[in-house]
Amino acid sequence: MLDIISRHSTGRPEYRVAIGESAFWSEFKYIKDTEIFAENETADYIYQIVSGAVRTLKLLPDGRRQIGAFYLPGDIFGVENGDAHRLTAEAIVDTKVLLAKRTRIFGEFSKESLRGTREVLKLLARSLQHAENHLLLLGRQTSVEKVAAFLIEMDRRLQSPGAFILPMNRRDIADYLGLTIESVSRALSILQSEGL
Amino acid sequence: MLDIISRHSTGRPEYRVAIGESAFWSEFKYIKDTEIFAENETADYIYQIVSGAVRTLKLLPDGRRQIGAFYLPGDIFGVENGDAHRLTAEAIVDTKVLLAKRTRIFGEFSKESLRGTREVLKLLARSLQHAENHLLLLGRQTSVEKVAAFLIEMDRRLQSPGAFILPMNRRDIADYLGLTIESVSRALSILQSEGL
DNA sequence: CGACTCCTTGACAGCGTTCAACAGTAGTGG
DNA sequence: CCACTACTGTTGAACGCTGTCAAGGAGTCG
Repeated sequence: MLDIISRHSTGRPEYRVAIGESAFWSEFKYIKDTEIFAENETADYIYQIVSGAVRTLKLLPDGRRQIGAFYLPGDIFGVENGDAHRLTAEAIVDTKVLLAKRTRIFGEFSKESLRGTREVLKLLARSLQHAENHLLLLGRQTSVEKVAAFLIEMDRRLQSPGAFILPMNRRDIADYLGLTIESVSRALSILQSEGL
Repeated sequence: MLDIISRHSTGRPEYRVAIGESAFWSEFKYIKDTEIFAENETADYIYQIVSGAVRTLKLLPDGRRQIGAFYLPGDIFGVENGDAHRLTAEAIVDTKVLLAKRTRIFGEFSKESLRGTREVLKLLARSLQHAENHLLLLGRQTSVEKVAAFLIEMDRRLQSPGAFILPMNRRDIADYLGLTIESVSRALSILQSEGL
């Protein structure tokens, strides 16, 4: 187990986190725009962001892209119930993550740990709630409403005093909201001219 | 799994489900277009469809509606991790459901049942997967693609030999796909003229 | 039969996309 | 230090897909 972890290890000290007390987490760094894991790839690790930002997405054969969620420092992603990841994950900027072998954290889970299972449940329930809200946004809101909702979400999650800097570019925002980059840009101009 | 085991001891079929073996389920009937539970309402029961169909949805203050999922005979819905339902559920047609008090089924769950927790986890994971696929559909597919995908999904789930009858009307389909009823109707015409 | 609901179809408008030009910034190398 | 390039974001103009508005057909029910 440890040898597999050290394959990704940077040689830095290992970390312990509240979830899965017996777990050893190691730190790893992904540079901007690199893939962390791919859709349908075996889910061997779970990840927690230390710094940076990550997007998870699905692709259509012709290149159309839908971003499912953004993950920011503190967020955990890559947790699955089945064997495979359901979305691709990519670093939006240079990103440091803590990663741990899934069997190590939830190993007991697949056997008999109630605690591990409930942690997974909590994380999936949170993802599901986010996805369901996002369905309403994608299906039934206008471009300006979408961008406004996005800004509100980011404002809340980046818990910023006054101003904040978005780690993702226009293309990411567009693919998150089901718009084009031009529409995002226009919506931002409109919101700005209305005072925001 | 979630198979229904039917016994014909009394003439009427009696249902037992693998999930929560010690549970008592009672049958209940909802007539067409009535609410089964509301968004934010306390989640006291979980439901399994015997016959009929159910939609779950979110509403915007101005009446815009997004349907999150359709549930068909055999499907379980209303399962939550937290205390409250995150979407409203309504009967699409006259619908018979089996319902069971949540504490009864997952009572052990909130205390120490690994089995109950893992069943909830499995159901939520399935919902999440469906929602994530639906995000891609809502955000990045054209009206004809949406309707085609809807038909394929229903064809699969209604497991019908040859033809099948949709329990939901055009408005439900439209609110599921993020379209208007007219667009759904047009897309159906186009698909039909292309042979389907 | 009339009233109602649901669905389809047509005409047109509008929102968001597409295509295009341009500004701002950063990186590179002369 | 400045040209050159590459990339990102903004803005404009025209197009087109989907929404809106309207009419009419098909089916149901009293």
